[in-house]
Amino acid sequence: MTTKNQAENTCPAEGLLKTLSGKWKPQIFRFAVNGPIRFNTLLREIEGANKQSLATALKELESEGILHKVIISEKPLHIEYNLSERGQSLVPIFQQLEGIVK
Amino acid sequence: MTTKNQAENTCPAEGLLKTLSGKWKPQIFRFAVNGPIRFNTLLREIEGANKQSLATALKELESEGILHKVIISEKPLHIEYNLSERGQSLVPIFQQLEGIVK
DNA sequence: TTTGGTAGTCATGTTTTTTTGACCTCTTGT
DNA sequence: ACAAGAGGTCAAAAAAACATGACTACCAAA
Repeated sequence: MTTKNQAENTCPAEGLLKTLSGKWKPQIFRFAVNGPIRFNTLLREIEGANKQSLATALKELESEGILHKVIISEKPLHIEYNLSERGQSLVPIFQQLEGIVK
Repeated sequence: MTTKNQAENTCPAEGLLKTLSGKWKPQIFRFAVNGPIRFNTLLREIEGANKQSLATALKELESEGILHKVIISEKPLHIEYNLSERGQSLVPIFQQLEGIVK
């Protein structure tokens, strides 16, 4: 088909771009690349971020399959967020974006 | 003081992600990949988009150096938007994003 | 028992983005 | 002269995103 119906199929990258670009999300992602992250750690480390925003961002990243939420039953019981496989596959894309930014 | 440098906490890809993820922008970008685009063509082809939104999106993509605005002085004088070099460098990133979506 | 850490939710308010509809300029066609 | 197409602008409203402060629940140490 020609360019006629391109408007119908919304860009496949659109949802992912939206998910990744919400406030705090790139920063959360970057933390997650370096290993499991925890709620209060992010709250401490990401200056300006607040509970609600982080909770929302984490939930969205989780529901998009980028992060996995894991309950760690060890003492003291806590929660970890890890990069999923899908999340891992975004790492090189972030690196390229950063290359373009420079 | 030494206010913690926002720049060191801020993800370098963040601005670009924001720029690319605004409403209609991924679709505009996809059109632009296939050659020069024009305002009223986008308005016709991208269903749901309105003048103002497109104008804003085009301006932002232009000011981020992703599109170039060119006045074509030929017969029916008109305006074209083309992918800049910077814009071109985003094409493989879009392709990878789309690969992940699948 | 009070304090402190972990991991949040909820209602509300503010800010930013996006949409709407009217209006504008310039050029060509009738 | 008048209409119609191209390429917009502007003010205002509506919708979406983000922030704030109070509150919850669980567990452990002092």
